[in-house]
Amino acid sequence: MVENDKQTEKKIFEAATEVFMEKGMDGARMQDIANRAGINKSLLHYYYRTKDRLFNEVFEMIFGHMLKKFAPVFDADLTLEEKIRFFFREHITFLQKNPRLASFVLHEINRNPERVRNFIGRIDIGRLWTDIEAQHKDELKKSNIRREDIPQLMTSIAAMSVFPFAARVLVKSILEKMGYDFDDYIEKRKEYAAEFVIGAIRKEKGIREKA
Amino acid sequence: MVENDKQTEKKIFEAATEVFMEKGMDGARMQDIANRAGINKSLLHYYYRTKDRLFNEVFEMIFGHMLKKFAPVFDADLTLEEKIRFFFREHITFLQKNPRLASFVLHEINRNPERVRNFIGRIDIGRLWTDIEAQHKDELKKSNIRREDIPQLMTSIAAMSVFPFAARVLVKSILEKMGYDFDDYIEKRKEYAAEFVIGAIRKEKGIREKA
DNA sequence: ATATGGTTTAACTAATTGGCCAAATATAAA
DNA sequence: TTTATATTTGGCCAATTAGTTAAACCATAT
Repeated sequence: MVENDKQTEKKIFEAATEVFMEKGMDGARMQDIANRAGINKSLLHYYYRTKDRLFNEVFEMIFGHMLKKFAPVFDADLTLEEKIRFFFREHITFLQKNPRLASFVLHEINRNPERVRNFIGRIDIGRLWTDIEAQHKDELKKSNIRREDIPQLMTSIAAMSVFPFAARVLVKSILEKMGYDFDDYIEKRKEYAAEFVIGAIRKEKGIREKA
Repeated sequence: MVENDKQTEKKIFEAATEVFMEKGMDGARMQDIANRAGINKSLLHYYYRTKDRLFNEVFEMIFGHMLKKFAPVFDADLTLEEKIRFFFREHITFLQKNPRLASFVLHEINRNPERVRNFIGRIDIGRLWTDIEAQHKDELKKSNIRREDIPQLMTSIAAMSVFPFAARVLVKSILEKMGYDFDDYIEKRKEYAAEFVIGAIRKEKGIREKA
């Protein structure tokens, strides 16, 4: 039954995604995945030959999904400030729905740098980069953001969004000990992060002008 | 020979630190650790009964070391802005010397939340918190930073420093594809991050005033 | 010298785990 | 119904790996 085939393969993939996200490649057990999918362990090898292949498919899907979340920012026809607000709203909401994703990706990226270089190699980052530059030329100039500062700015934006989830357990522990609620903190962060970054780059002007 | 004992135990501990940082608890192999220490695998069990015990000692040392790096910020008799500059200079330099530390800690934290809660429970965060608040009461007021914004600010500062290392392989890949040098980027980040945060909190005033 | 203590090693064990295979079962086609 | 094909299963194997044990080693004190 073709209907059921897809069902099984999908069930396996979803179970694998869950287990890999929780335990990482090294910590994950094929038996766990089979159990969670409610099928026999041999079926895993029937659909996905090896643990490596299964993991690769899961990772590429997740990593691709994550990178794709950055895309609208490059495309949208918005001012720089609007884009920043838009990004944080969308991206933090995305990570909110996938709380283990950040930590998983960061770990697996580090475990296998080759895969990342491969992935990056397939993307035309140069185009995205120059697009952003061209699109916001005036605004960047107005804020005195030099070409060489763009990497700093980009990673700062990513950091503001990703870190609270990557360090989730630690941040949550500390916040709760201080009487704050993590979910509330995250909800507020969507706006806070945007204003934080906008404030920072507005300020850049002052700094550069003084120099 | 007592001298040699310490030597061996230390050698094991250092080798274990290296391997665990590279592979994580699940990916690390006792044999690898023994090889890197240049000794027999049984010796590992002689000095540290089990893999878990060995890992725990390594983790507690690293995690403690990492948290300790935040301490001078709380103690130093500096203005808020000076503290921010001081922190980024010190902390980024620290991570520069231990490039795998961030990713390792973030992964292991997530793998075993209980350990973190335990660790946090042992620290009097409340005191540090109120100290900071009291110490910089005027400056925080001047920048219109409310009590409830402190978690946002703190995590933002941590994020700016930690993220480039946690996502090291990814950031490095992208930067190098764009013709930038990662080490150079990190070196510049020590100042950039400080000015970025200072700019952001200076701006907070404007935001709050408008509202 | 030799007895004593801790240290180091080689060989081994038990358990886990990824992967394989052959039989069984279901599905669709003739 | 019969045949062919795809799916699912249980049982198995070989490799890996954390941990054990008993013997060898070595420094020091008597």
